[in-house]
Amino acid sequence: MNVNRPTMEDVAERAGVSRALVSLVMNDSPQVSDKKRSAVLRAARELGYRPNLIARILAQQRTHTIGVLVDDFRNPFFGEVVDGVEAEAAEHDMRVLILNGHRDPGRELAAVETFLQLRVEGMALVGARLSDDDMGRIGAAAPCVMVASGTVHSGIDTVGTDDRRGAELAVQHLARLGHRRIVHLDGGANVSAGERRLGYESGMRKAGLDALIDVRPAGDDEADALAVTDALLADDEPPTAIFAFNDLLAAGALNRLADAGMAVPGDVSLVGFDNTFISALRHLSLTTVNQPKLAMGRLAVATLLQRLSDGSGGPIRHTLQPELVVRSTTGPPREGAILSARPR
Amino acid sequence: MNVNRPTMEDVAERAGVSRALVSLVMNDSPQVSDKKRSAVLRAARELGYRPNLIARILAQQRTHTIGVLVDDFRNPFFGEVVDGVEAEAAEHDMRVLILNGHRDPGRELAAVETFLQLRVEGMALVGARLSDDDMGRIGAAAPCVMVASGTVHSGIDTVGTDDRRGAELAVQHLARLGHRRIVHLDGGANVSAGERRLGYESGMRKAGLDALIDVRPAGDDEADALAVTDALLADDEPPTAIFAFNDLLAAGALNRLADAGMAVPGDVSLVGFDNTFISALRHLSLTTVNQPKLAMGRLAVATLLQRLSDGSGGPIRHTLQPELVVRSTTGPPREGAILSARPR
DNA sequence: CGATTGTATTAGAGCGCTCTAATGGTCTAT
DNA sequence: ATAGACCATTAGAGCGCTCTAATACAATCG
Repeated sequence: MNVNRPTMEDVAERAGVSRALVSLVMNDSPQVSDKKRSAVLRAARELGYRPNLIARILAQQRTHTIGVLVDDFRNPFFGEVVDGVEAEAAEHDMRVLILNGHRDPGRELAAVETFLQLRVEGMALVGARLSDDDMGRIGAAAPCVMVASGTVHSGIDTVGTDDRRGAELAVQHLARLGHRRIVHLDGGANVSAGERRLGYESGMRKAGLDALIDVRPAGDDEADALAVTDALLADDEPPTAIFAFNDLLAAGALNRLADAGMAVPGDVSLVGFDNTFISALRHLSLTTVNQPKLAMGRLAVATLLQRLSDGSGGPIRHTLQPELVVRSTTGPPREGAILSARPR
Repeated sequence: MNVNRPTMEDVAERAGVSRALVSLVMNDSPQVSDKKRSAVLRAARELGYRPNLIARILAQQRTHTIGVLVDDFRNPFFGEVVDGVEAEAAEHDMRVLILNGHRDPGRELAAVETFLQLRVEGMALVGARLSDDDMGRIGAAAPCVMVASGTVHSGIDTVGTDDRRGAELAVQHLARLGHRRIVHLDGGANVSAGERRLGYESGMRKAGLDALIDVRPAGDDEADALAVTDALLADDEPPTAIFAFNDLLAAGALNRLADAGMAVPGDVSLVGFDNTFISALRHLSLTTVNQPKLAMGRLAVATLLQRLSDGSGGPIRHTLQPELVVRSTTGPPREGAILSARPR
């Protein structure tokens, strides 16, 4: 920026026209004569002129940008949502700015502040772990859509999967296979953790397994699964099935189960959540619950744009349907396990 | 931006001071009296004032931003490099802007153009697949560091792993295990493909296996591995070992080998590249070549900053050392395989 | 031929901030 | 009391663009 980059002024001078005319050409206005247009374009080319987007944005009072806050780059789930966001945004001439929350509320808040200072026209918070208070304040400062399940944040638009139902599907699947001791590895501070736990619980109840409800605090990546899984195996009556908060956590559990010499699904069945590409890797072949990630990304932007053009109205809630994807980590429990797993 | 957000002017008026004073407070200049400072801060708070970064950047003539172009969000490799970039940038008060190249030269060029129009102070191109011509032009327009191996682009700074050596390590490892028919799945259009192929070839030569050099065009994600692997297995003398361009490709090959009922490493050994977290998943447990991803990200930014403060000088080349990570997909070849794999 | 319409071009204010140089005040040294 | 030094504050130009309203010019008409 500092170096003497040519400005519109320079181009105007060289082309022998006014600055305004150059502006018109740059925005290809139809009301410019061909003669002047080509003169301007030539001058621009010769000078290596490149419009200054910063100046343009300031003058225009529009950034044409939406900010996307991603909870954790390392989780493939988010990458796919972002793909959807970018696709939809591109179709509406919107730029997308991506910032990483690093699974930390403080950094997420800082990222949001950056977005606001940059005057993004709207924000999509993908899995952000912000307090309801913060969400309310942010929503008041700029149009904002939360991409996450079940979070009924103060008046904020939401796009999400019906995670509760997704969790129920997982539990139902396991129960139908004959499992009774089904443990849930809880997502901890993750926004979706609550809904999935509730789904697990109601799923257990529907299967008549109220007494066996067992939720273990875990987290949302591989490392978070290790200690819990160990603890689980050390139990005098270990579970015959584990429903993990997400695929990453399930992968961690899978590691640990293998370490302990447990066969999956022979000794223990395992279900993840998200249906990220890692669950599809043949050697994991993880039974999981699909979220329509691309659609969520697109819908998030669509919702934002609607909010931008319309403005008022109560909060918009889009809930997409989850889908059970059965792969190879689930099967019927061992006979002995079923018997020994009766509620005591 | 459009809505009547309070400006510095508004804050100044309410606090009964000049706009300049507000500016000083906002940049916490030490030369402001405590009295005025708190008056300004209170006024700002009461109005819900938020500095306009766009305006500030324009006035300041500095964006404090570096752009990071990522070849493909879906590959975990890039996420880890970006982590390094962000860490280093944060330490130097630099903002990071991330754009996705989607493995497409056209989109990558467009992303670069966006960076330039936004006047980023420098750019890190992580695995961008741009022509040498383009790179030269880009490097001339703004400080730019290429994060990739061996690419000796026209005068552009480079941070990368010694991929050639990494590939040699992989081949050496396989050769020492007794493999002779070692096939390389080539990375196709990926920037690092060339170096890794060369490394494979020289590794083969060093192992006295010149005659068995066999490079198959593949690509750089799971899907790209499917057809090639099938073809490989249909061969009358299938390889006993495969060295894949990267982990994703290796994962794809692994899928296919399993489909075909081949034991790994019993029937075929497999080596990947990058040491992404998926290779560490116990159920893949992929032998691979590590790249110091975090360090690469940090070094990229450091190089950029150095270039920004210094300016001149020939291209900077940072080459980090790869490291073989032996896991469970490599082992000695079957007896018969060794015999039948003699050069014909 | 002057009035009218329409089209191509431009002047100039304004976007919200920063930053230099100037100003006004207070304090100490003479 | 006056000059000098020093500190806090401010005026105002400028960053590179857009956009409205005004202007110049050409074409059409009664």
